[in-house]
Amino acid sequence: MATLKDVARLASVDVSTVSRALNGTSYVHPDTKARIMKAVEELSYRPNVLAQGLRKGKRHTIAIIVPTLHLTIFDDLAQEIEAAARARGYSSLLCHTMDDPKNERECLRRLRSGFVDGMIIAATGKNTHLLRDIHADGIAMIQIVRRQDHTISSVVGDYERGSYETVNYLYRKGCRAIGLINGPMLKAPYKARYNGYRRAAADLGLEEICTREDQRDGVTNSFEYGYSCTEELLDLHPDLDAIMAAVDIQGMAALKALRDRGISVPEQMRVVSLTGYSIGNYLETTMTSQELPSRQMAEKAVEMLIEEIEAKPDKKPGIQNLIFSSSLMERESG
Amino acid sequence: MATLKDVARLASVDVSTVSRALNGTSYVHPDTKARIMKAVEELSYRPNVLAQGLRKGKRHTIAIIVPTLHLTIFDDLAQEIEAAARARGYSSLLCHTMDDPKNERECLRRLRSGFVDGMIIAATGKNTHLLRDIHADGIAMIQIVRRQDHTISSVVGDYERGSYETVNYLYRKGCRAIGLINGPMLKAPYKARYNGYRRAAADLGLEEICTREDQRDGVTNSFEYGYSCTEELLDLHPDLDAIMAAVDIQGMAALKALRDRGISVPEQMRVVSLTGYSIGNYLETTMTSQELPSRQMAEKAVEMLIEEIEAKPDKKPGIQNLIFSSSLMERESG
DNA sequence: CTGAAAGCGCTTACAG
DNA sequence: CTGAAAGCGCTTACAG
Repeated sequence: MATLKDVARLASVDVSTVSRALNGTSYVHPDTKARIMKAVEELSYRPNVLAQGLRKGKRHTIAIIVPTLHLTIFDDLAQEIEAAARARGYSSLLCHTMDDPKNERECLRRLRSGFVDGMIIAATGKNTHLLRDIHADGIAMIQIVRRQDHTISSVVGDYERGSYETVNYLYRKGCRAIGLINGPMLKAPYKARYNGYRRAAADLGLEEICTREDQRDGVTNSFEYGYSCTEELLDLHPDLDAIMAAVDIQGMAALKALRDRGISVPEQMRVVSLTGYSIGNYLETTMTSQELPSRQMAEKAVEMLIEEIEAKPDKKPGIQNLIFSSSLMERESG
Repeated sequence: MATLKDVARLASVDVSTVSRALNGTSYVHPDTKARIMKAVEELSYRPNVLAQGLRKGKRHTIAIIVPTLHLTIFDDLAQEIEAAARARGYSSLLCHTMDDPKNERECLRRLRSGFVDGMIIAATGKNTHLLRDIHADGIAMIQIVRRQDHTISSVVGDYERGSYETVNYLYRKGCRAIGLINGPMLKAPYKARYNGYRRAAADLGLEEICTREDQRDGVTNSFEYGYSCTEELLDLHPDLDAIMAAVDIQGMAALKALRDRGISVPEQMRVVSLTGYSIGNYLETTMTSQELPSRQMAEKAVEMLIEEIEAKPDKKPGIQNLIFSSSLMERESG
């Protein structure tokens, strides 16, 4: 690979002049510039981003840290974030933690050593201290979907409201025994979904029907979990007429479990996912779901992050918390 | 952030000694080492990877370039590659091209300027020249799933055989009118799938039933495409008793189209996907599919890539082409 | 308008 | 066993 020095030599100027010509940092005589450009062309020179980064203290790279990509809203989100970042001249580095705090810690440790200028994270809920340290180190940070620390800006969905409205929607459809498949309450989104559900149930005078497993802290974001929860609900509540699933994969599991038991959807049982992403459309029984505007959320998160990265050290932007509402997409299942 | 210099000052030694102590490059007196470690601890020093990279000419970062992540084997693959790379101390940078050669070109251009030590790519088929240039520049490269250039090592699936065997499997199940939903032939995998299909049809004396749209070069890797192809097949071939779909999303679309027409699966129509990934298990009608061992493929690709990256310049490893066979996972749809 | 010099944070021969 | 020096490839005051 050709370096600045090679170009300088070929164009018979100093490296600093080449640098200025390339970056437009200051005026360079047209003739000189032409010679330089010719040399650049000839050597097919391209600047070494490492050296630039070292010199300028910026990497133009961000990290996206998500629990998983499989069949979750994080799939959409990661794709949108990457696109939005690229549109602004930033590369992104993707990491999945599998929702395991240990993986997350390891990943954060690597990242903090100058790998990236900032990160967008949907955290596991356990490494709050480390997140703050990294943020304090001067690495920009935005929480997405999961808000676990109030000292760091966030872009999240209004799960409480989505959940509340879904219960009301099902009630209007005639449902009176609505079960909730959720996840560990220590993660904010699950907690919020439960709160919305509870408030609606209270308002409407409905019984709260939750699976016992919800309290468990494990991989609730899975087909198997959704399937077993559905079975539990059906066994314990013969009168059940609707199932609300926290995430799509649980909803898919519910659809499968119901079919396996010969229960028809939506006639005998309505199924709604509280965190839909694009897959809802592609199922045999298309799934009604609350959908978050993932593109807008991604764009906002990237915008906020880059703003923080590029702000002068003396006037960093304050903490911002953006909340997006989901919209109910009516499909066959509910 | 503390730097080497800070540590050196605090430990009253030279930066070079700190460097050696930290990297174990040469023996350092235990007392000195202890002092250094204490300083490191105190300042919570972590080396700047940028500077290390610049100095050593290595980034310990690879790029993963795939067409898309949504509902395709690339989802599994990207996740496995990232994990395999991380296990070997490499970070990965993920890019999607949306199968658009322009996006691909732009992405490759950014990447080549010192961003990464190597890349694993499932290319669009159009930028062969650029790929070779980058490879010639000394950036390690492995093609995955799609082999488009014979001068670059590859790890691919044996689509020809998978396709051939699927026809035979369906034949044994009693199917005699087997339709194929495929994609643009200029991409090697589609071509191979067609070849296997054709060979089997010839061997068994079956009529070839392909959709006209297969010749089209567009987004064939989509639900909409699969749906319309299924409709076309049904309209033109009333006797059809099986559908082979090149990829899962097409298979999902077929399942949906069949249900919409009231055709039962697998009784009246069998459906098999030729490139299954984990989703086949999670559908209402679970989908029979040929599945590639994505973890092994990812591991092999990473291994080969890192070998190439870390090889001495004088003895780079030769070109390797690994072919993995898929296995048929029998599920409800076929 | 352009050159010479310093420096970003590290590593690695070279001495001793 | 450790220090002093050079250099990875760039950018940016500082002169002129």
